[in-house]
Amino acid sequence: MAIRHAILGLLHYRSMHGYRIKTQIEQYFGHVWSINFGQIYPNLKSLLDEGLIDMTEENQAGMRGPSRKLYSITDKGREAFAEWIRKPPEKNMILRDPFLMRFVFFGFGEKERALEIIDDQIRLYEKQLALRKERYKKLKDREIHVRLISELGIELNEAFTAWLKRARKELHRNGKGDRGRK
Amino acid sequence: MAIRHAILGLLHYRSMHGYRIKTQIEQYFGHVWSINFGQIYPNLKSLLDEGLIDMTEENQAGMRGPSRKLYSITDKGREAFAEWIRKPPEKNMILRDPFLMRFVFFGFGEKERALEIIDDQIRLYEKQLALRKERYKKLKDREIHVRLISELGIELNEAFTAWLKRARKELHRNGKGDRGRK
DNA sequence: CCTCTCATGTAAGACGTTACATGATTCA
DNA sequence: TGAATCATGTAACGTCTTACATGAGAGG
Repeated sequence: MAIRHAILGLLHYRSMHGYRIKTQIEQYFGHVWSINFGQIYPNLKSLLDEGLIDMTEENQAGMRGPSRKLYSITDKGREAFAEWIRKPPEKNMILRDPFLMRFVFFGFGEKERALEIIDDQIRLYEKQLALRKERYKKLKDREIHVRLISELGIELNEAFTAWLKRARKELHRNGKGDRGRK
Repeated sequence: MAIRHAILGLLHYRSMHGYRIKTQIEQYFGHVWSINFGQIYPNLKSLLDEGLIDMTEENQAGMRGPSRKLYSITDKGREAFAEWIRKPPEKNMILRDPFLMRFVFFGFGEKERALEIIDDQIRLYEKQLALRKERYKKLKDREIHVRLISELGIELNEAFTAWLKRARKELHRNGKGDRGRK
């Protein structure tokens, strides 16, 4: 249900069409959430059906450009959103990283290969970090909450990277002294 | 597909029954993954059908205790697992926290209420952190990868907590100087 | 006696991802 | 001319969560 509320939240800033909502969600909290078109349009439809948002078609006959539908929030939508934002803290966060799941079992694989994979992953984390810092420059003068979330994204990314580098060192050291042992 | 591999990975340590697999997954990487019974048993069934694991019923007639089914990994299962562990890094991690999603929009809600929710959340993070540190004591002499993942969990938890405390301070300060402004 | 933990399983539904289909505009 | 981006949408499939049903043993 969170995506529905994210949409309502975004429409507080201004009216938007579906495509824009997706790119905004990526920018605003791509750090802590992800979304795809397969969710956006069906959700817009149901929000519309429930009267939480309004829609106006943007192309008068003869206009160029693909058909666009402008969505805006209704009073009912504002109420639903306000209720959601007031709620007490709920369920825990979900952190799911297929790499970490494999990492736990690297002891059962080949050590050399494991180190290779870790190196690749470090590069990946670093690339991601660079991207986040790049984005942060553009975001840092925006709304305070958006900026703070962006900072969290960077700090978590840094924590991941630092941890993995340390882990690599430990495993490498371990691999050297431990040859043959089980 | 990751859960299937996690099961195969765990069965490398020793044969287990379904219930145990769940508790072990929670202990070993509850930091980075979660699981429920609704997934365990169907997955065990399909792994069995595909010959990746074996099963032996544990209760001879007359034995006490609930019926248990001991699962063990087959050679085919070992191969499938080895292949998985060798693969190059794949899709990005997913971090999803309903609280953070709401946080981004706290600017549209009441400031006082937002601070309350943040305080609750800080307490929640701290409770979680204490629990993780407690578990770590028992885990720290286990297999190196398990220990490292547990350390990551703690470090991330610390990063979250520190960030949220800082964010609270900033928002509080902001709220004071900013009254009435939009 | 009651509650907790151990133990196995199913079903319904919510949620998310991927792939497909379509088509215009912009820029190199 | 071709690629990238903007734009809307559907269908199929996978995955995850929640709730339900059942029952034994252990410990207070």
